[in-house]
Amino acid sequence: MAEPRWLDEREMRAWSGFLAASALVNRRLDQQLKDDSGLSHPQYEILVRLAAAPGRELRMTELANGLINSKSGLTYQVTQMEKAGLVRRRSCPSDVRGVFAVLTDAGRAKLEEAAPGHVATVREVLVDVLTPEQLDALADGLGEVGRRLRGQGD
Amino acid sequence: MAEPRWLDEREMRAWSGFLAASALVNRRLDQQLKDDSGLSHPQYEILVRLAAAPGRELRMTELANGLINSKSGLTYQVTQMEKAGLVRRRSCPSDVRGVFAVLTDAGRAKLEEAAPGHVATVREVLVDVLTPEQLDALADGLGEVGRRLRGQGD
DNA sequence: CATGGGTTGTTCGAATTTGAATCACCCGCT
DNA sequence: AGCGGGTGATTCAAATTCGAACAACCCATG
Repeated sequence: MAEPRWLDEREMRAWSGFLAASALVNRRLDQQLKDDSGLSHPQYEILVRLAAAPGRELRMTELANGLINSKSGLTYQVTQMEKAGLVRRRSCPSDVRGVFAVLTDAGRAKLEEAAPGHVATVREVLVDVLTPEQLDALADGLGEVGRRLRGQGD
Repeated sequence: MAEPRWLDEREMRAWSGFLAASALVNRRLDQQLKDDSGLSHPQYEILVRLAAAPGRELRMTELANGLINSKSGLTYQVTQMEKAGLVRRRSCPSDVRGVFAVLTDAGRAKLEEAAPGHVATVREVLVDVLTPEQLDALADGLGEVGRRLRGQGD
């Protein structure tokens, strides 16, 4: 790999823009969530996924594949959230090894409390800043990026 | 903030695409850099910034503002990189408190060694996946996103 | 029904990150 | 010169992250 194709100016702008926005947006969301509801961004994502799941429960592995963190990272977060009463563990009847994370009523309430402020921040920092055309380009382009990485990485 | 404007489908696709791509791309880059050259992504960014700076040196604060991490996080990373011989600290003559991080020859060599593989990965996971139109939309849209967050956050 | 390969979730230690507190210092003002 | 507010960088403890190792288990195959 001696002399690769370096990035031209257009590519460079896109890349560094993506990198910077990625870091800044994540930082801002983390801060907003923590200030506003005492949740970390990973925890919020867990709540969202569980709330959307049938029966409001998901297997640990499914939750981890969702992304965010590694398996061990998920174990840690679920333990924290269990202490806080937001989720509950339930062992899977058909597979002794399996564990469901179940959203509690308190967890659901916490999510409903946190969601409006979160959405408002998402609009403020990203969605409302972009034109509809840019939104579509993001969805299409980054959607494909995500799809490819999911295919390989797992 | 009782009932905010929720995200419609277009907005939701863009947002979750951005979130997923952001996490997956970062994870992938971290892994590639670590496997390929033993650098973390934050460390690579520090090398890049220093290499591009006049005199190949920057004040700690400028480096931290670049983003990536907090001030204390930067102190930690620079200490690690100093142990590895990639950078050197130099105190600022005009301000006793000030500290410059200076890129060493070894650091420069390390960067040149790591860059081709890094660029190839950036192409593979992002740049070459997008159309030119999508690249422009990313650059324009996310550029503005970053600009706004820089304005506020500091 | 035994066996081996692949899963599932947790545990462990090491590395990294963060914010708050701290120390030393610069600068403008009186 | 003497103050006081603000800045630059580090230190510290606590929280979080990851990967590797682990233990327990499922299941298809012979």
